[in-house]
Amino acid sequence: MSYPPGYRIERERSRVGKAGDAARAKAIQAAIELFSTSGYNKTSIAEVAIRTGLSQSGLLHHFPNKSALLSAVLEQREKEDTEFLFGDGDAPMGWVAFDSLVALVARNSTRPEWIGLFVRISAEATEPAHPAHEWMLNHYLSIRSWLGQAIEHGQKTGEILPDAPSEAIVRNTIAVLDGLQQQWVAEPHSMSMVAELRVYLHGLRATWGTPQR
Amino acid sequence: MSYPPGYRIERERSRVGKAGDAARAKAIQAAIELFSTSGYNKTSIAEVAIRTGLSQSGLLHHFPNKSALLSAVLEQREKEDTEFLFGDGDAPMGWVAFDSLVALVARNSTRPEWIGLFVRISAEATEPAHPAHEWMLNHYLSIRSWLGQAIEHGQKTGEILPDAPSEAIVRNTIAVLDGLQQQWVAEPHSMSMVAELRVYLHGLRATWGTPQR
DNA sequence: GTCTATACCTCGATAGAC
DNA sequence: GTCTATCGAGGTATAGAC
Repeated sequence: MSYPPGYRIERERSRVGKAGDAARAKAIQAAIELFSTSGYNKTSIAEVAIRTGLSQSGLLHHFPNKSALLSAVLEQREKEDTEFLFGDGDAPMGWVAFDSLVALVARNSTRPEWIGLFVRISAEATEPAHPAHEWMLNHYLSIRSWLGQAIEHGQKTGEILPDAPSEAIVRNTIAVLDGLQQQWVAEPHSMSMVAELRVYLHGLRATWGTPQR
Repeated sequence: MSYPPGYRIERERSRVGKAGDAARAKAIQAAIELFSTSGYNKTSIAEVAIRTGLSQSGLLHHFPNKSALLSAVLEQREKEDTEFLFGDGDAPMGWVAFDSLVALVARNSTRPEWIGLFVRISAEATEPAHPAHEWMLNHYLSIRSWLGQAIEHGQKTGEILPDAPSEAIVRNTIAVLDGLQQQWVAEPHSMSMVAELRVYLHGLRATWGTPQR
């Protein structure tokens, strides 16, 4: 299959950490804001440029093309999320893994742009030719892998029932996460994602957790 | 607030049910297919026209503009879903309401375009200026209202515990629905939405249902 | 009811001056 | 490193002939 021009992710050359890249960082921030409300397809690099304080070509000096800008945005999001969840230690296992999702949601609730970014981009990236398509597949794959291991681990330590249907729990949990974000973006601040998620996790423990002594 | 031109839903004039509207129906079908894979923003009416077997202006003879076409699509989807769920009788109540969601998902699994349509449009419609924004808000409102009543009813008949947190259950259920669809569209046929949903509903009953005698 | 032609806009990307 | 200018593509919508 061939891709339409400009619809493939361009890896930016790995930048030597030279200082003075303030414009670049500012552009990424502007892109996050715009992508999160208008999506990738609908926002123009010209708009991003204006918000950055540059002309369109000025912006394109820092990124070879539009999709490289998206790349940079996704890279940053992934990095910050991973750091928050795992820090420099090991990934949480057992029910603790699920609790850490609550913490992540709580933090992201204070950054609406990041929620919007994910909701918009992951829907667009449904299309195989979208520049974020692969990113999205990897994103889902990592979460599923982590949560799958977390459950397996919990079963070994005995806090999760041996017959808990791991795959369904993983997929449903991700679905709740994504779905709540969708509702939250549709009607900003109409509810507490954390509160709803806690009810879901309570049900999970009640159903598949071993009885508390 | 003012809307960008062409970004408001144009109600089509209510059509006298004259026959010979085959072109119109065909156009709606083509639009469903394209919107479901490319979204509303990114699909051009020219593409829809080609798939319909018309020129671009030929298509625009049947719909005053692009957003009227979207209107027609959404109207049809809403109609078919409602008919399937409620028929011409009363809305299901109690746990049966949740079971009927499984049936809906089972049916929609055989119509991938409808899943894709919903995933793409509802993410785009996040933007207040999007022509489907109001539709989406109403859509969520109706489901919440129905499921909320279903729980209340189940509490009265005694099949649902009195202290079940109605709002959270409703929002989480909708989230699971939407989130599973997102995953299903991202990786087509990678799982059975029905199977995952059943696990979720099992947990719901186990947690908030009154013990079976 | 359907077509061709066209007006008018926005966008991504490039060329080249400073 | 940033700008202006510009090209070429693609989009919505309208005018007007048949």
